[in-house]
Amino acid sequence: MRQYWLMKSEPDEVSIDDALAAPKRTISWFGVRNYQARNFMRDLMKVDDGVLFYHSSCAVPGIAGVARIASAPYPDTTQFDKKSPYFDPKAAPSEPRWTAIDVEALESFPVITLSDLKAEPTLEKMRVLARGNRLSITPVTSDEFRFITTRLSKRAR
DNA sequence: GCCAACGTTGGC
DNA sequence: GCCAACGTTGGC
Repeated sequence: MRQYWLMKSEPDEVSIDDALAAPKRTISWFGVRNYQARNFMRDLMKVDDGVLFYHSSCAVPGIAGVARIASAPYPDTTQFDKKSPYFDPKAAPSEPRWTAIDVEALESFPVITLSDLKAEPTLEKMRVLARGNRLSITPVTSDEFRFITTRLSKRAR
């Protein structure tokens, strides 16, 4: 069954529009260095899963577009690169510890802001809104995904 | 820049 | 295995 995810990116690094402008509208989602988020990518994500593309650490945090998972998970090569900020001295190519995955951008829309999301009773259980949540990848229910991509994204236009 | 919340590390 | 110290996230 198709699953749904919210993935946080800093738009200064990669925005939804950057992803839409990339070859095949597809970017490699690398740099995840949290085991729980890694496990979602490595163990649960499947091609064609739906993705809410979230902009974080920016002026207007919120959901800025929709994407889909476009590959199987594969080792994040930045973990082996001494010059990368994502270098992990404990990772070895024979035993990769961190995972990347390809994400294909489908659509951008005016940001559905964090306060918009918090104001929706329908979304009160949304994982990304839970108190203290810091995970950069969180599961989204099919109802939440549908509500956001059909109703909220239209309202924002 | 502040700071709450949470994850990781490492001494014991 | 405990837990204090430290580092990171991310909204504000």
